Amino acid sequence: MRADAQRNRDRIVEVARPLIRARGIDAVSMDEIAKAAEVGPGTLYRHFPTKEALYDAVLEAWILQVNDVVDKALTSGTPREQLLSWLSSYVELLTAHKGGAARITASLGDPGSPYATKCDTYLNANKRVLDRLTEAQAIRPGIDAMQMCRLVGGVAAVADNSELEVAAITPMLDVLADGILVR
Amino acid sequence: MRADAQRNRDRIVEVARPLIRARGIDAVSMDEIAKAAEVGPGTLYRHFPTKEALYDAVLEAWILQVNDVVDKALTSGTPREQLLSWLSSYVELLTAHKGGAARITASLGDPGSPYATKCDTYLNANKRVLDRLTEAQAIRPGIDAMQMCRLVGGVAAVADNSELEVAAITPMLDVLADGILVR
DNA sequence: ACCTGAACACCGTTCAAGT
DNA sequence: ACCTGAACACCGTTCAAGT
Repeated sequence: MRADAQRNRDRIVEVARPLIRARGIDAVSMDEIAKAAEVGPGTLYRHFPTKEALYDAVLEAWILQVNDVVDKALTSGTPREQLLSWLSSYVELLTAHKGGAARITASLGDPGSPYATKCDTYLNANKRVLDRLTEAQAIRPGIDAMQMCRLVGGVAAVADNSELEVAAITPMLDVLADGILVR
Repeated sequence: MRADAQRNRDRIVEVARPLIRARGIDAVSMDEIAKAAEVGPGTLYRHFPTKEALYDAVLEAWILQVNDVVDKALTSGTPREQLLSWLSSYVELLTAHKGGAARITASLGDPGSPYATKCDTYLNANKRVLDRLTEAQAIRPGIDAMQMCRLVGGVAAVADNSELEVAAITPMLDVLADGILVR
């Protein structure tokens, strides 16, 4: 890729990210992004074939954090604390990208989605947590990673959509944790 | 309202319902609905000031069923069976209206939303279930109706969005029930 | 190779003109 | 009072013309 093209691409993503984070993807038009990045709409579409693809690129920074968050969650504490640490970090991470939770959760299991890579990352993160807690014999039988993905994604989407504060999210995650762990 | 206007209004809703149920509201245009109902777009907008308002009217039939579903759920069984009966009926009810769960859940607590009435119905339904289970001393402390609304709405939205079958939904509702009930 | 910007198609919504 | 349908504004996307 030519240097100027690379610069354009980077600038588009950098400019789009705060716009989308603040107002949600549906409230930001491709034209507005193109203008803010000082390129023509054609250039935008040369780098990102659809609006979804651009949003996927904006979410890219997210991926890097997921595994760190899992590492941190699993370093110490009781199984319940580890699980809750993961759940709350994940919800916090995704509600920082308006609409991200709903999109990723909705794309789970659809390999054709532009978010497929992110779904995989998310699924693997849940698998890691699940494996660890299974070793500790803390997981209720019959629970798999996909279910966890959907449950947590559902809560994250609700939290994101309704712009809930932490105080409103915590009790819901408690309910999930109680349901996921052995009694 | 003039008789012909009433007929038009009714026809619009009847025609719109199956279209929206089958394909989701975003995939059905107002023009298509107007054409199917054999009215001009202006007539559509005379009866429903926005597309959201039309969707709200389409969801109207839903309301009538919610209370019946609660009645049925609370007639017999252990507290856990009653809760699960309510949860699964609710999810089934709302996934029959593509996009309905997400919209109602997202509007919870927003009195300005066109879905405010439906939110109230939904909140009250959860309150009824919660009160009954509280009498039976089956509810974990710190759980209120709004949280239940959001948790169940989140699962319903995920189920709807991903078009999950009952077999995939049941274990998620089990997790919720385990989290909501006393251990 | 990459960029520009006019143009297209589609869709929610409005409104002047009719009955 | 209610209806019609042309028209508007907006937006995702494309493409012929340029460098």
